[in-house]
Amino acid sequence: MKHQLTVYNSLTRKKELFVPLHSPFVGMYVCGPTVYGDPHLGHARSAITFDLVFRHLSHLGYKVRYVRNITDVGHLENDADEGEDKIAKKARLEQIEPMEVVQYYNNRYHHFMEKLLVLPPSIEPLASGHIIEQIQLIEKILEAGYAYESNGSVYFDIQKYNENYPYGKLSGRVLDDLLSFTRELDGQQEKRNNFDFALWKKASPEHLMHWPSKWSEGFPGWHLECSAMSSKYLGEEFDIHGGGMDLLFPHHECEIAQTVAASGKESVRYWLHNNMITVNGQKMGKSLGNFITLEEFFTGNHKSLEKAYSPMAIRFFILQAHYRSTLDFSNEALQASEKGLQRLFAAIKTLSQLKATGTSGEYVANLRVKCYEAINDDLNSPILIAHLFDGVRLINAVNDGHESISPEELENLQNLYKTFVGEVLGLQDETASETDVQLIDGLVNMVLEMRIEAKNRKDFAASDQIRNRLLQLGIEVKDRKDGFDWSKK
RNA sequence: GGUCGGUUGGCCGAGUGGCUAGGCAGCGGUCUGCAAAACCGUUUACGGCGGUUCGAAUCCGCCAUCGACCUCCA
Repeated sequence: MKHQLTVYNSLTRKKELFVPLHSPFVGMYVCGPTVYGDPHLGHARSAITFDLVFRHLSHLGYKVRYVRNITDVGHLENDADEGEDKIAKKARLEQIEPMEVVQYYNNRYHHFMEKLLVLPPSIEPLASGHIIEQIQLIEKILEAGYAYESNGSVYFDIQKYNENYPYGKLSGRVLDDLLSFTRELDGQQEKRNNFDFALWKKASPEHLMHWPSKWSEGFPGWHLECSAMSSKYLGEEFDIHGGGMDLLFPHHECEIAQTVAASGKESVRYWLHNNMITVNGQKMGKSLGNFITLEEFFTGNHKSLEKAYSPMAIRFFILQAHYRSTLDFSNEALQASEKGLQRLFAAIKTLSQLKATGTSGEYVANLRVKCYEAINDDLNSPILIAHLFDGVRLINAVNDGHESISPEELENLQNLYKTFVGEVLGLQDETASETDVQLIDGLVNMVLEMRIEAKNRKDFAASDQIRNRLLQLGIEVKDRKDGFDWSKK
């Protein structure tokens, strides 16, 4: 491809040149949401981060197969007595089918992602639709000798694995350290070691989501679906695996162990992790209860929010920070982003109407180089945006007549903003159309009110002129006893 | 307790050795009948101490402090 993209690989803790296994094809797997709750700002960050990766790789010319799963089988909860499935628990609470809960939140997730202009992935597999694949994977791991059955459940044998492979290499953990600091969890008495994790869990009688297997009527373990589905759709070895930093351990560590145990080799080339959104310096998360849902942001209906924020403001806010940094939420910060975005969009509108005047130097070409350098440097969107704001100053200067630009450079500049703002960053000025509608409504009503006044003066020449002129513009006026109706033809 | 990562100006947020990121706010100005908007210009910084260096926000050491993960979590 034409550019040198580097990405920070969590596995090596270094920025590495991105070289796909089978260029121009790229395989990317990202951990999607567990659909038992409304999506919040943290979900948006992960989705937008990997949307940026997806968009940029596509822009560079790669053909990307982007797989993002939906976790609908549910994970174990530590506060439950007998290892209760999250989705099942919620379903009992609401007295509806588990899959109904799944469907509802899945729809909600898609709805809000669309608002944020997050492109849909190429494949979006459901864990519940891949039980057979997961069972097959368990069998492989059992055959390889890295798992054992116990009372209808199957556990991964970490000690055995660690004899042959380095467990903890992704998260920098050492097995001995883990041994010294583990907590009491469900099913501990069934395990050989309390840090072993479940591949298959026998369902308790009150458990609603369960499937048959040779071991028991039960459900697959926490980490299995990603291993099973990534290899199914991307092959035994693929380029990128992404997710939130909080998934690094144990989730992704266990994924590596499962895959290596089953196939003898690692599948992922580049591990990418986005950092967390914080509130007052603390992680925004489900367990802390300090999260704000996307719906709440869009409506402003939350005690911590001073106003509603548009999807694009949220997206821009997230893109103004580098994906590997924590990003602290506050109304002040969000409003700053909102205003900055308005300024950027205003300049783009100016740019579209700009007149070329004479000559200009190398400015645009240099700007283009800088923009590519920024985004190719581990997806540094804040630097890219900073460069785009530098360009805003040029656009305004030309518009004010302080600078000149040649026709060719103008076209290049217009393409530059179209490429980086629209295609790569995925930002669109959607408020324009809505504003325009309101504007038209207001204008037409104002004119028609003036027409009523003309009629009241019996100035029918003026009132007919207004009606005819509006008709020419495609607006049909219908008089009523108490006023008027109008509609667009 | 272990592993990892932060600490940048009023706020957010970039930046791995010299070339003062950027946005918002503030301040000054242009424009305007007034106002607003818009545009232009612009001040304030690198947690503390010590070290390496001609030169450090940037490298090293110590200390302080905050956080993430170690349990479901984007």
